[in-house]
Amino acid sequence: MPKIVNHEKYKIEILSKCVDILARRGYSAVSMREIATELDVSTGTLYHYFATKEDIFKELVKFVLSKDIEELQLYSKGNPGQTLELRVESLFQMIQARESYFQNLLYIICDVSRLKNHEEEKTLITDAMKEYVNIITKHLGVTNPNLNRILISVILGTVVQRIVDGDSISLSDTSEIIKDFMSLILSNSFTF
Amino acid sequence: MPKIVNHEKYKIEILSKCVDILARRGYSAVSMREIATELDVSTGTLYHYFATKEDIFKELVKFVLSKDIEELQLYSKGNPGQTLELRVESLFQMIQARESYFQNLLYIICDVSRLKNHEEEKTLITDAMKEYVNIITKHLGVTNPNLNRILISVILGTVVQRIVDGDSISLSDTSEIIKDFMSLILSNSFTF
Amino acid sequence: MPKIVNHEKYKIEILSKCVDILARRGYSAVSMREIATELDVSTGTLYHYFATKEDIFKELVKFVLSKDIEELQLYSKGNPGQTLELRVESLFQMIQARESYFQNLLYIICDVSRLKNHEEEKTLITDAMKEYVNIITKHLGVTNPNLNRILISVILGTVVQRIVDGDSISLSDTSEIIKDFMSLILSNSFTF
Amino acid sequence: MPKIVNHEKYKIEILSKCVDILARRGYSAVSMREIATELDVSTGTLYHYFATKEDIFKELVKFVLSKDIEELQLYSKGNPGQTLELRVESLFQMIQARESYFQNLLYIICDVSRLKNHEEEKTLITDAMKEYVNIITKHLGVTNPNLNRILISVILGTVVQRIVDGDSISLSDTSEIIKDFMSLILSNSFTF
DNA sequence: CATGAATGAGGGTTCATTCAT
DNA sequence: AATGAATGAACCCTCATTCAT
Repeated sequence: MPKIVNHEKYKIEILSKCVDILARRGYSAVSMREIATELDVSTGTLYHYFATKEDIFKELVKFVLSKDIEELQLYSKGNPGQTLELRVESLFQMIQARESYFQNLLYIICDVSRLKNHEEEKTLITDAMKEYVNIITKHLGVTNPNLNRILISVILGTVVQRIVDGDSISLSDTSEIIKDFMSLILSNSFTF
Repeated sequence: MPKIVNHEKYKIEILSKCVDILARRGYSAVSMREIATELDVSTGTLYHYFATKEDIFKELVKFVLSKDIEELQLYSKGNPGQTLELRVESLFQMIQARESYFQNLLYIICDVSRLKNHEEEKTLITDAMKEYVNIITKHLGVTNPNLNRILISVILGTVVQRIVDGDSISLSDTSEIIKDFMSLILSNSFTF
Repeated sequence: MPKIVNHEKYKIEILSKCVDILARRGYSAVSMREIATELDVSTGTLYHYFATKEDIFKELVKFVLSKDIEELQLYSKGNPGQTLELRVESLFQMIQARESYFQNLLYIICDVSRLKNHEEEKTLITDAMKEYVNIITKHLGVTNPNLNRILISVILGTVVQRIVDGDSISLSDTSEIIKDFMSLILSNSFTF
Repeated sequence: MPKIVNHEKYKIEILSKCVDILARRGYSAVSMREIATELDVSTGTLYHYFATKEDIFKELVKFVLSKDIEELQLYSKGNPGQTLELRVESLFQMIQARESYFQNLLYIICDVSRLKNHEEEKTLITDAMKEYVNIITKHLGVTNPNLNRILISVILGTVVQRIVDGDSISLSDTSEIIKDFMSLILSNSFTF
């Protein structure tokens, strides 16, 4: 372990290593010792970089959301697709590739909404949700915000169901139905 | 009347009073003392009826799910509706009336899936999810299981979004879009 | 250990058992575990009766001072003495009998004055010091408050010196000199 | 010049900067980090000059006492005064000017006597106390050691009282009474 | 020489649980 | 049946101390 460290960089490294354990075990269920053991450092080191356990969680929320938004924005710029069908497919492929991230996100959302003193993090999540709507709007070219919200619902709900039962319904099955749905809309000049 | 009846009855009473605090604060975040205080009893009393904290949670999961399924079955029998549109509307009205329950359910699902030694409860939730599919099948007369799964996703995902931001998208907004979607399907003799 | 306890009475019992260890080892140097071991209870029990370590100390200060004042007042009522000489002797005898208490008091004064958030306890000590002046005034019939303050100084200072070196100067040696001093004052009709 | 000189010099500099924080916060209550922060150095630097925290305290006790004795001896040589009255006045003026030092000394005495493994420091304090008696003997020309001990008691006790309540009794008030007392002794050819 | 990152034992405190009453 | 006093392991966090740089 180096004694000369880029403090901020190492904080980020710790955070990125924390995401899984904190999301999957839960903020209240996981102890600082467990986190330290998982990261292969001492509790003292954890406290050298973060003032409190809550602090770790707060910075982790910021880190996870901002990193996610960033990646999604890169994705939505780079990969438009030519037909609505292709764009839906590309969207769901991307989501499928990030399914494990979305599970973490769901767990984190539950923790943030249940814990006290996390108003700021709630706001960050609310903002992120709006940004997701924006990204879908740009990517699919579907401008009805409520429709986009429902697409997000479909994704989040599928994540929930797959947490419960991994084989219940896959994101690719969902993708197929959504594609049909979208085609239907187009072919009927439906206005959302 | 044997005493066991009152004993069991009181257990149920305790469980029903526990649901909110356990769901909303989280299994790991809430203490036995908090639960006792909330219920206005001593911790000793809690341990007179349940062997461990884990036990309370396990029995609570069973209680909540069975009570829910029961109510949903009663609902689906009593209230068919004549057109698909009406049935969708009736379904969403029912869900809207039970939104706070669905939030609790979501929190409980997260806890069950994150905690150790809850295999039995996971199975119960998986079964409950299948039962939801059955109920929707009967109620809407839509037999494609994946489509029904997506309807459940829409509901669960909306619950998640409304946990994050109470005003983001209402279940009634969602209902409108789903109704249109369903009409579209019918008018096109779409086969799911 | 009884399960039916007079809560307040047991608190007092704990406090009286704590005085020595807290005074002699020092608030910051002694740990809750040490206190618990000394009292032959668990840390949990300590926290059942007192919210925090600070709380123990605060209640201990109140307890020690009030008990002391009470005893001194009883003493000063019961034992006037006929000549000034006898009264001085009686005063110092009493103080000598309480020397170990005065050492504790000195340590506690140092802790209170050094720790943060003990304004209330500082006031209690200030008040106690005034009460000591009153008691000496009544007991000796010497009304000059500064002179009484000096008598208290002599006592406190002797306690300090005897903490440093148990044999340096005894309270009875001091008593002799003070008696001579007082006789001198009387024989000269000195006005303080 | 060998480097050792600067090393020792810097140690003294550190010690003299430590006195206040260690005396006023207390050995057990103050942390190495706090000391380092106060001195505007790193903890590593502290450990470069002193092996342990205890070491700092031990050397600090030596430093404070020897510096004090030195200054007092200088004072007693340089400033005899012509009458007993003037000499008492001069003594108390000196003490008044050093009141804050005497407070620190009192705190340090309490810490040394309460902490373990400070036998050597206890001896140093005992010796210092004897040296104080010597100095008073020389300065006042009063040879009764018990009387000198009482004078020291008056000073220490006044320091304690002024720690409790800064305005209770000043050293100059005390000085006045002591002067009268001494005059009384002289005019009566009292033999101490 | 000086720094501050790293450590893990030990600090205050809370917890699930037991059991005398 | 119901209480709440008692326990001690485990929690979050701080500490004195070490050592690579």
